[in-house]
Amino acid sequence: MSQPSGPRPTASPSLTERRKAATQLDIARAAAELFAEKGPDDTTAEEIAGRAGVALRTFYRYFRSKQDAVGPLLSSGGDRWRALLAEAGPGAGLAQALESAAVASLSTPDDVANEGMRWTRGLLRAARHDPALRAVWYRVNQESEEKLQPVVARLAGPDADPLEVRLVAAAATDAIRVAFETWATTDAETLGEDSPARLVVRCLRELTGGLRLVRNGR
Amino acid sequence: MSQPSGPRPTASPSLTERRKAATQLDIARAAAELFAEKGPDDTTAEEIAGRAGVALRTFYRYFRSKQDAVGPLLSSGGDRWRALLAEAGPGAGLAQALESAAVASLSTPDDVANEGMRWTRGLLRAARHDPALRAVWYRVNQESEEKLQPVVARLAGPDADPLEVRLVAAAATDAIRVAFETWATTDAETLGEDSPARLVVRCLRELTGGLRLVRNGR
DNA sequence: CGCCTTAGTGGCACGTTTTGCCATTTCGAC
DNA sequence: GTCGAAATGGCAAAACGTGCCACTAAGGCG
Repeated sequence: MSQPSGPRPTASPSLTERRKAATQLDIARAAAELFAEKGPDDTTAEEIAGRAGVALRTFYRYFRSKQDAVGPLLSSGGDRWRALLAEAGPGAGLAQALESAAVASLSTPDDVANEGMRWTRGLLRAARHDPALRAVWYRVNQESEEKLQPVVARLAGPDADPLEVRLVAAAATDAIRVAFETWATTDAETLGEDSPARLVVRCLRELTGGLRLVRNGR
Repeated sequence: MSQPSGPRPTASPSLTERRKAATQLDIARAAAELFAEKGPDDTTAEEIAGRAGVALRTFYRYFRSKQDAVGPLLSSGGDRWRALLAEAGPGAGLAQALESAAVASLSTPDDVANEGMRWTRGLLRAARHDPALRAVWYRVNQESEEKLQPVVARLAGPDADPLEVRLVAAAATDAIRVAFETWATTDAETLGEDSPARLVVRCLRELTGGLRLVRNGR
């Protein structure tokens, strides 16, 4: 649609699927740019659609609301984390698995991941003055927590208490969230001293270190 | 505005303030009723305003959106809890204070509190099928967490790490949230075996039991 | 190769949401 | 009782969000 990346015949689902994903990202970037420039409520959905090169009607096929458009930028990091966690074998304890996956997903100098983190910082700063944008951040985290539950359940084994699994997922998600919110208030790099990775590790250890399910291992 | 409660010259800020609070509650109840009857998106803001006996324009002076109208019903419980916590002296440890305040705010057969819990259950059930309503629940919890931070900070003492204070507030809020969400899926009474109070205690102990700040006491 | 089914897109119309502005009423202080 | 401030209501308009239909591109099949 806009990113004329060479048509790689590598993996990927199908050509149409990739197009759709690219369009979604185009819209998301356009929205994030405009939100950063003028603030979310001085930006109309039509402007976002226009900059992304789609019709207004199409915009609302991809996102249910104006603010939702930046969702993919905010959730991509969590998606990476969960994907890594899902692959992880039951080698180490639950706490170790959570932490390793987080560090792995954050410390790679990956282009996409880095871009996501920068957008996240900008959006979190804009969200300080915009309730609707904050709502998107809450929703993204909430959905991340829900999607995290089955992953944690698998790592914890089949006889784990569902309520405890849920609390672990909630605590872990909170750790990530608080770490990013803290990082967003600073000007620290994505990899340096006050990097998200360091903060996440600290928050994770603090929050999940005492959970029974985590201490018992699997 | 509608509840013709006798003009008690007891405490309360001013007459106007009480009127405003009453109006807000009237709107909130009207919204919750209609949401339960027809679902949030088959309900128009005008209907809510009409049932509450105010003009549409006035509705939007009290709430920034249709779904927001039920906010007060969802947040009242947390407000009670925080108020109790703010009064608590530094006698016991932080965990004990959190738990005691929660139990106290939940186990009283108070009319208002009970009403709030019933509304909460109905709204949480409706929220399962309505993203916008879920967003209100997220927002309420988030704001509760933010308002909880200074209270926790006071209980933790002046030399506590702000980041740890924040994590405690997040964990405690999550405990309440998960407990209520779990309770909402059951038909248990507000005071019985699977009561919110029991669940909250269990979640709180699980989540905050291992936090350094909590263990160290003050 | 042409045909057909399917999915994605754009355009339009419409009801609803939400806000700005101003007139009117009500409350509280004096 | 009178005055200023705050709350309310009504009106209009911008923007949001959705249902509907026509159009086009993509992939499967004879």
